[in-house]
Amino acid sequence: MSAKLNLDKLDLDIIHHMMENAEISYADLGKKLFVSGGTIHVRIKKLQEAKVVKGTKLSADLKLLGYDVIAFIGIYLKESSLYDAVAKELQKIPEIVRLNYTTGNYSMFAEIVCKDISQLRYVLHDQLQKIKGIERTETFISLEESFNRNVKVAS
Amino acid sequence: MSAKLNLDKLDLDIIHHMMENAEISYADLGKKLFVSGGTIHVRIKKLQEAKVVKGTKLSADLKLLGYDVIAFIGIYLKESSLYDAVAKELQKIPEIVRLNYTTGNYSMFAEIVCKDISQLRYVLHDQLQKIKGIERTETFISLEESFNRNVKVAS
DNA sequence: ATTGAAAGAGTCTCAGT
DNA sequence: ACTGAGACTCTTTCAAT
Repeated sequence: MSAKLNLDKLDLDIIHHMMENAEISYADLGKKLFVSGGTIHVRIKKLQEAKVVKGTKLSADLKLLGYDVIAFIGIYLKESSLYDAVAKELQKIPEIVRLNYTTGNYSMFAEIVCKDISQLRYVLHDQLQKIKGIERTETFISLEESFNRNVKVAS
Repeated sequence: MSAKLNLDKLDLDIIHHMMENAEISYADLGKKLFVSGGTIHVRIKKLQEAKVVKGTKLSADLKLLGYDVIAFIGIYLKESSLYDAVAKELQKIPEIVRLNYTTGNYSMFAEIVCKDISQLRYVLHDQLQKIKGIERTETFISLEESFNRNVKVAS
């Protein structure tokens, strides 16, 4: 499936550090990992070419931006063959930020980010229920996010 | 709750662009948004001071790193007062990358990233079931991630 | 608040090891 | 494969508007 990659401890340490903070300079990261800044640069270039790392993303505080509601939605489909068609419709709704096709109770599993409960209600009631193929949905509103972190890729 | 912020369209456009790609230079982003690179710099500094933006993170391809299994776990607690104690235990398991306290069927909702199914089985069976306070769990393994994006903060 | 230019810092290339 | 130094680019500061 996925190409064979030969990543050593240094590669993983670099990824691990920069998944948390990509603003550190190569020189400073090199000091932490006991190599030169040049070596960090060479490794990152290799990782980019191998498509293991794919750029950096700004991390923003959604609450401060006015997005106070995060919810998860379990979706039951009328037939599982409708997955692609429904996924396409869901992608048109900008509040739906993530969609997974899953095993278990639900056919698909979505995450939604809204400004407030009334916007959530609008998306759930007026947008989702109009999509052909969706049988019904179950919503789990997040009251608190305990943590949200990256998997620990390095020892 | 959250401090009053006065963000204009330019602020939101900057955040929107850089949530997707934080590597663009201020000069280039300025060209896109029809202001100078200096203005981009001033705005980003303001957004950092307001804690609206909190650094950048490297985006890595988990599949290429050998993490082939993403799953969601609905957790039933014996009593909802046990939430904090259980959250603390779950945080010790590095494969659990996210935990939310939710309304609805489940008391809490977790996301887990594993190398393979046998590692998932190990965490679910040997680690989760040993935590006092967890009544039972339901697991939804992601067979495919249709999309995973940021909420659209700008028009 | 925005701008442009100068100073400072970081990235990238490359020749040497 | 790693390093260090030079060339280059980007960020940061600041005086002017």
